[in-house]
Amino acid sequence: MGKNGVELLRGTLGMLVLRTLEAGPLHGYAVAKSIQSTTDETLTVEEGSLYPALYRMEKRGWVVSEWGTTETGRRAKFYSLTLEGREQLVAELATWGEFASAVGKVLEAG
Amino acid sequence: MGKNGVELLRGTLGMLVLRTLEAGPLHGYAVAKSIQSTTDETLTVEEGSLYPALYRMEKRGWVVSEWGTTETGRRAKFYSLTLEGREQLVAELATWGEFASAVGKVLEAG
DNA sequence: CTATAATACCTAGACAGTCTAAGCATAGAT
DNA sequence: ATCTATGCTTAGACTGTCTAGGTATTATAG
Repeated sequence: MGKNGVELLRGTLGMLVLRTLEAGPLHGYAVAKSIQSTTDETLTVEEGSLYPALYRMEKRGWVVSEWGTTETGRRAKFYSLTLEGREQLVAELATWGEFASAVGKVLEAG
Repeated sequence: MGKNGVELLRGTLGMLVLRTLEAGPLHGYAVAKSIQSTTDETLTVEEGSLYPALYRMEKRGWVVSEWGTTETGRRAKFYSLTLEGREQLVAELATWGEFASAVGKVLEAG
């Protein structure tokens, strides 16, 4: 069934990750933790979803990665937004807005 | 890529159909048209998505179907909500609300 | 009269993205 | 010495939507 309300996360995870990276580079694990804490654990980002998503985004040129060290001295792969990634984020935000608004219209119709 | 903003529709189509049927029985094609016109064509409901979705819902006991005749004299299969379907709708509305709110938190965080 | 569009339904197979579940390695806490 | 948290990886299952084809009937346009 999927943990995040059936299949709802599908199609929005990328946007959430891009948005999270907008503030500055982060490693994958930190991206997941950030989304989870920002949403008070409403959204859980599974590692099996997160890492493939990051690979897709890198392949598409939306992010670039670089191995580095965390504040606590651990090795981790840091992701940064590219210009294309920022453009993609803008596009996805617009699409999400339209979509959520359209869903709202159907739900309020009753 | 999917017509409705990547994969956004996934997980919400069922809810939209249930909501549309809440007002009274409708045949499949009319459900699709209703959603499309309510959203000013923002959401397009493909027949290849709609009919399988209706079968799933019937299989799960959320709707029941019955062949009948439209106002214009055409043969069509009319779907009605069951009690279970109404309960499912309530649950999906709640999940959607939480999900959309959580997404909003991440998007506003910037 | 005839072609085309709209209504109404059906379905196989492609496709994409998320989740489960397993694994590896290190650091800190009990 | 053991367990938890951090951090990354990946194969395979799963689910639902879309493409693209099909059928049949009715209304409209040329």
